[in-house]
Amino acid sequence: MATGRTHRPATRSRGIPEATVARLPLYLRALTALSERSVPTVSSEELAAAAGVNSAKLRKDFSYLGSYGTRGVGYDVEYLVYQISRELGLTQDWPVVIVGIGNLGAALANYGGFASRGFRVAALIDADPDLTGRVVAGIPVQHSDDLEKIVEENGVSIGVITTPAGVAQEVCDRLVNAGVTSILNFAPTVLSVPDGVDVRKVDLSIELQILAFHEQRKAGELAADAPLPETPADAIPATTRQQIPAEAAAQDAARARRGAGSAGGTGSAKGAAKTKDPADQGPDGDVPAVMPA
Amino acid sequence: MATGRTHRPATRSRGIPEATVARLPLYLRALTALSERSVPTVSSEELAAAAGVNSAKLRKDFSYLGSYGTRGVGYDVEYLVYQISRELGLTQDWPVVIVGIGNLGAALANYGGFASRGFRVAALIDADPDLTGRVVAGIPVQHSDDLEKIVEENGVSIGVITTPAGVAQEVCDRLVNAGVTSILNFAPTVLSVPDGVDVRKVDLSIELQILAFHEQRKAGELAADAPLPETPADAIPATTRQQIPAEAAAQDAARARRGAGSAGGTGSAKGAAKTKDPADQGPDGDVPAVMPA
DNA sequence: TAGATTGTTAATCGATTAACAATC
DNA sequence: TAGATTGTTAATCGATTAACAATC
Repeated sequence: MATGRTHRPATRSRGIPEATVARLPLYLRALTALSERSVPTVSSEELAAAAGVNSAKLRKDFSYLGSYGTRGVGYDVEYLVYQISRELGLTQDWPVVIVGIGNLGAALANYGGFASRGFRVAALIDADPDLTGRVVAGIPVQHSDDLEKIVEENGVSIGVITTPAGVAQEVCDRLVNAGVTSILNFAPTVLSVPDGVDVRKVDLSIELQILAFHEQRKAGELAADAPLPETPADAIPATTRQQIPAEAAAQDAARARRGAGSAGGTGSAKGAAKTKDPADQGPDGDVPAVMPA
Repeated sequence: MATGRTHRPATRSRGIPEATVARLPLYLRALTALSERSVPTVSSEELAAAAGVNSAKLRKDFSYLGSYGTRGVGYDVEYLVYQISRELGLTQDWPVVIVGIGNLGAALANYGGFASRGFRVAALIDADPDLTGRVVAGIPVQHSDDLEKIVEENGVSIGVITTPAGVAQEVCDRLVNAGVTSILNFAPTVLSVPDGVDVRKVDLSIELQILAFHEQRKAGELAADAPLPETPADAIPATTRQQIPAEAAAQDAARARRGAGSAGGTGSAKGAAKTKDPADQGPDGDVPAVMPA
């Protein structure tokens, strides 16, 4: 996953493991679906299947919350929905601001999932004066000059950053100074924040790269093993070779030819990764977009 | 991280742990930035700081790839960029299709991060005939009737699903049948796929819920501990009580009053989570949006 | 050589899972 | 009661981290 918290030691908040916390929303979604179908009770086995996890894990997760099930029967759906909502803090209202109303910011503003779970989009903020006053998802875009005022007046503690990477840290700093203590970052950059501030990161490009890694391996399984060594293995000193997997050894050999450890532009071979990367401009590039209100 | 792989045992592909694979794109991004600044070498300490991880972890991660550093010197930036790109499969071209050109699908189509790392948006697909032929991010939207044909003709192995949740499984099935073996799913639903197909999930609402959990705890730290027990602890059988943390015990007490384990709608107490959830319609709700081309 | 930094070890920690006693 | 299913234990597995010998 390309998602992760920055800062704050992997706190086991009130004794609930991080991994469990991350699954609670999954359970909640499955339970909500059952609730809509008026299913009164559900077993750990059924619920686990719906949530896509193993039932032992689910029971262990629930055991951190308390003993909410009934042996021989299962879990009361409505009751569990309430308990998990409560544990996640969804029984209260969370005003959020979205900063950076490009394509992605607009998509998030329109995303029904926020409003439905206690999250309320309190304001949309952008640095582009042309955007100010335009209405996205029924909410007027405000200028970033007023960021601090907006955060304070709305009691916002959660901020969503969908700006280009170049300004993300600055926006982050301003949000934090104004009182925001949780940040959901879509900009492809590492944010640094003071202690006590949580950052979660959603990185579209990283997700795809992880898929590509596995995809490449699938292809490799069929076609023996992709790119062939350019140099016979004996070109490598035996001492190194024995510790290194075959393919890496081949790469190492290539490197040896180029002179290992030499500083500066030996240049990256053949189709190597491009430099000058538009991705790092931000999740939206530069094109801001306004959705129909 | 609300991100995770479905199916496929946590395979340690060619010996590289999943956790390491997930960090490689992070290192790659930091290295690319150094490369642009023409920095020739970097130490594990510096690179780790840039990537937001601990240096021991970084060295351990790199050790799975081979011995690419030079003791006393550090790592050659260009060489490492190439090696990681290669390991991630980014030295080849990956055609992807995006299915569901609502707000989010359009945002992704416009996202520069795809094109820049070997990912090429080969086609945009939507079920809405009104959208067919319109141009988003320079690419014409094609009708989902042609999904199979498009996947096959373009040799697509990676699919991105940004449809409403209701049709995500069907779209997934069609993609997989047509030959797609990796799926990035933005629809808030659990997809089931056959063995050999990887699914990664990005769930905006889950990320926010995890932040809310921690946010709630921060508030609780100040104000003693949020909602007070509604019932004195002695109302609970001692046997249960002794195993349960104080707060859960209070909740359990409330439950006891309502009759634990009783089936059907005791209803969820006070501000409990809403049923009928528009979020589960999909990341975009129903409003499709077309970006300026 | 002396200083710097990697690559690896080993200890620690957290997460997963099967199995089953407790109990509805 | 008999059957079902939870909650918990304990074993296992994987990930993190500090420390340091190897070595440039």
